[in-house]
Amino acid sequence: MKLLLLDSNSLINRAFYALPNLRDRSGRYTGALHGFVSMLAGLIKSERPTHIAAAFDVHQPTFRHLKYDGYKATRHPMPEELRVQVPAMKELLTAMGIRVVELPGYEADDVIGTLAERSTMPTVIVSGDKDVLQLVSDKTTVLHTKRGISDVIRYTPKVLAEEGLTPNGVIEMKALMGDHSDNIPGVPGVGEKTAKELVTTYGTIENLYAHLDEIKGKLREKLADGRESADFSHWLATIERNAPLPMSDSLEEFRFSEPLPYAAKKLMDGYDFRKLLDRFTFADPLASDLSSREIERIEISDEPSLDAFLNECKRVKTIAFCVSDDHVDLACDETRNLSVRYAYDLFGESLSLETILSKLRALLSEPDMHVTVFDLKATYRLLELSEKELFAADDLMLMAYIADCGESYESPADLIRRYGLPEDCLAAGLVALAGSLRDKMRQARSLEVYEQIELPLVPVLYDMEKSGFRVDRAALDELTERYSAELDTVQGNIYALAGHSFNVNSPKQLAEVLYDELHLPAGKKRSTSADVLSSLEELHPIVDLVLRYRTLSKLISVYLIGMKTMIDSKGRIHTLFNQAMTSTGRLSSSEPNLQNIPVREAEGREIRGAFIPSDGNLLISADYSQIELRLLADFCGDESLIDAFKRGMDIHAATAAKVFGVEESEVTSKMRRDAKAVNFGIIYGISDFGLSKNVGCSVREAHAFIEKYLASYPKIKEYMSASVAFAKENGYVKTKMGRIRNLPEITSSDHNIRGFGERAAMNMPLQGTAADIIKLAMIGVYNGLKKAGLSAKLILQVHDELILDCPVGEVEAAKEVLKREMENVISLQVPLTVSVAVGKNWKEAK
DNA sequence: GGCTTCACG
DNA sequence: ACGTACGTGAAGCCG
Repeated sequence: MKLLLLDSNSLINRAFYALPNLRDRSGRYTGALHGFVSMLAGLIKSERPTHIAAAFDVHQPTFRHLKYDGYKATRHPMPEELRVQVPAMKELLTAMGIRVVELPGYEADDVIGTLAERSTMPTVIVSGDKDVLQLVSDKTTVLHTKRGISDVIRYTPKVLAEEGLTPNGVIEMKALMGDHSDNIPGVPGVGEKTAKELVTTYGTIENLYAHLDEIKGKLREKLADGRESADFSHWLATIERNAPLPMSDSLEEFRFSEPLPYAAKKLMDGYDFRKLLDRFTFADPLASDLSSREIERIEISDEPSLDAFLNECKRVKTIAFCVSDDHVDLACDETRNLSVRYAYDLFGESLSLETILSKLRALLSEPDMHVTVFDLKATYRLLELSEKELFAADDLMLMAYIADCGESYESPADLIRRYGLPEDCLAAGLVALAGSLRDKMRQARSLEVYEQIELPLVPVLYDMEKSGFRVDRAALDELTERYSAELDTVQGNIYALAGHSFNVNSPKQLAEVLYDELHLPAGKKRSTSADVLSSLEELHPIVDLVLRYRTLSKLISVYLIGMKTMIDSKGRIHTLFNQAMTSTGRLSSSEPNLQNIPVREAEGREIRGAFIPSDGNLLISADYSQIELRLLADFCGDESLIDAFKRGMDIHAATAAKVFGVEESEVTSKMRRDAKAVNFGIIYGISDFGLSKNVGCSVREAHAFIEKYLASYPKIKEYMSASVAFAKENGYVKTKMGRIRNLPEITSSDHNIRGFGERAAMNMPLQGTAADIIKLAMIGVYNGLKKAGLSAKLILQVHDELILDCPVGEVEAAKEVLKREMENVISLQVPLTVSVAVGKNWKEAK
């Protein structure tokens, strides 16, 4: 929490004189605006305020002015070029969501003094005047803009003390020496030096005059003559801290956050701010444009009204709909929203959901209907459509996922809410958003990702989910029994070694046993994760047992027990593919997650033996070999990497040979292992720490290894730097197909967050392009199988791998379709190699 | 509901 | 000086 208080008049003055008299294309003066906003951008970035108030003077005769005729009267009149920019500045600040505060009869610094006094959070005052230094306290600091707009000093009580001043002393000084720019007269003949001496000695004006007799000579005369002026100046110089400013205690009306409202962008565009626009983030224009729309909301619960509306939809060939717990929302355009209640009605007037859905099914089978929904795949599921009944539609979930660069929306209500549309008009909202999101994608050049990848993928995924994966229940039971028996034994042995029983699954209790009771050396965080435990293996026999316990308990609870509960009456498991979830464009799988079935360890791999084909079928597995590394080779254009892939070499061995400078025949298994780790690290956006943790060497060694690797592959280094530079410049990265991921982290001042952004900038184009490629391959395989008249079915995707449930007699033909469709999705400088395997269960098909 | 751990690419 | 591999989902513990 931090409050930023802007002494706006003083800042806009500074900005005006610091910058040339800029004008926008329509001739309006914009120099001061530009300078002020630029300064503000810097302040927002460096101070990270949560609240901002912009205080302005109100120029009208006031009590304070009347009391002293000369005050302000002799001040330089504000140049016309600047004067016109003041109201414009207020308008712009307001548009930016920053409260403009002014109080008739008070100066901006009185407003600031009052706000600072009442503030309950750390407060930073920004001003070009030094008056406000009197407000410095432990809570309040002052940023004084010295010259121009970027040169600032931060005044804290300590800094003030180093200049021999106290906050109150600032007032006393001014009372004596005056301030010409503020028309404070002071005591004639007393300058800065004298004033400082006097304040240091006497503290206050009052005390000074009480001891006037101690002062000798001319100075005493000047002081005596100037007494009235000194008192008056003191009063003038004192900033009011209790002005009658209406405000809440919480200061919530000053809450500030980015993104800025779109209106601010429009204004800045109008002033021809160019570079400056990049220093802010702005809310989506759609939110502002759409929220003002008028929608006619019709609520019904009877069949004739529904029929009439559906007939209208049929006539205009357009319908949007979404189904929630007790309503179905329907729209035939973006201005009319019909909401049908389907909850049971005691008077028998109500419609059942089934009735509504069957009417919808009939309408959707009409030719040339233009349909809009949220989550098309779930809609197919809800309507229980067969492959032949699938209709084409715009899917707002997918449109928003692509248009908003990887943003995921949970429900139509979530989408509508985040775009600021009326939440009780969901269907009309979807229609309104569809056009705008399409435009947005077109502008971002990502429309093809939606139209050519995500949308055609929907029927493919629907079919895969519906087909499901057959599972051998008995095989799961057998493994459960085997692992449970061993788990019991292991648990008993752990208790024996610990001397008592405890919950091994509780990291807290386990840490107590290992680090307190058995006195194993603990790192800083007393972690019990597998990599930490592995390093303690030698020290106590309990460690191995704990690791074994973990393995077994994971396999049993997640993959055996958990999986068994998901089997349907036909012995099949139907995962859900989430298509609009990941930031890179990958799919995710849940309920159950079939993308993380064990494979790396022999023990866990046994579980894959329980995943089997339909009767009379075999499983075919096809996976891309090193797809991300191949993409890296293509993107960076490194000849040796491209050459190695072209010649079909063992890429990790080839890397090892190049990095270690040996013949490939001389590459040891350790060298290959290390090279493989770095190859992976490169794809993830390498760090020496991460690599050292992964391969178990020192950070220093990892660092040296990375240097050596990048020296061997200068083009990889160049490409990675270019990726990060692109992200910094544009705030996003993209795949070859145009899928975008925003990376606001890339400009963070927190090196942690920024580091994350940089690694993501290196990884996303690779991981995301691979995701795009396999999605295209899935569409190709799905259609290719159909075209070839095969009944083999795609049943699973695991990021770089596709699984088919295939009749024995079709295996050869299906393999051909798989290989052809997968390898020819895209033409790169390197081949996209696919390896295919067949088996009578998933373990064998590898 | 957040945290830790661990399964996968 | 600081704390880091990229992307996921599920289960169990604990406040």
